Amino acid sequence: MEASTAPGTRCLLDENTFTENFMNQISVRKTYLCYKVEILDGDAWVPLDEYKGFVHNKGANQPGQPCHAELYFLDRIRSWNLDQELHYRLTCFISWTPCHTCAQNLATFLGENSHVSLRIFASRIYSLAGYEAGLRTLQAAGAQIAIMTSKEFEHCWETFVDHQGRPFQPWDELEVVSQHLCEKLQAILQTQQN
DNA sequence: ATTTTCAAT
Repeated sequence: MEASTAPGTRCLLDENTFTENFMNQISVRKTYLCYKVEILDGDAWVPLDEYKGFVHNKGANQPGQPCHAELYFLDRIRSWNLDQELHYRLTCFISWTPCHTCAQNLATFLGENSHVSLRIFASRIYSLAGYEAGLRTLQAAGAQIAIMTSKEFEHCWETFVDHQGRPFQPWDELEVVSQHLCEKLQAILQTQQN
């Protein structure tokens, strides 16, 4: 379980963990965040596979302070000490969109690190307590925020899952739910003020 | 058309 993020282990999710957490038509009380890093070389983005991996939140049912996945992600980014003279693009695939507080923290990070761009693809929209304003703040800080479509789910499967050679198998309603969430997110991000 | 969701009614 926790060994999945221990040093020295391969940074791949098992199939069930991926599917259980990223299925977009159900609600799950935990969050997984897969990330990858690319560096700008001329006009091309070159993958830095050594910075590929995933984190998940620590819930209130576990020892110690609860912590959202995004904060672990920020910890990892800071630990890399990315060269400020270069430009990086971080892409994360997260099972819930960031909450209000995490969105603010990510926005602050982007404001302080102009050599880093952030793209977020989310499976579901976390919609509690100020989430809309949080997402707008994050977008205003330069992040691209989008909903995962079958393209992103398949990419995640290929990139972050220990799939043993098996192809990604979309679940029922994946496209319908994704489309609906895309529209909902667009409505949130296009709203002015607040 | 879509709300209970980074757990604990």
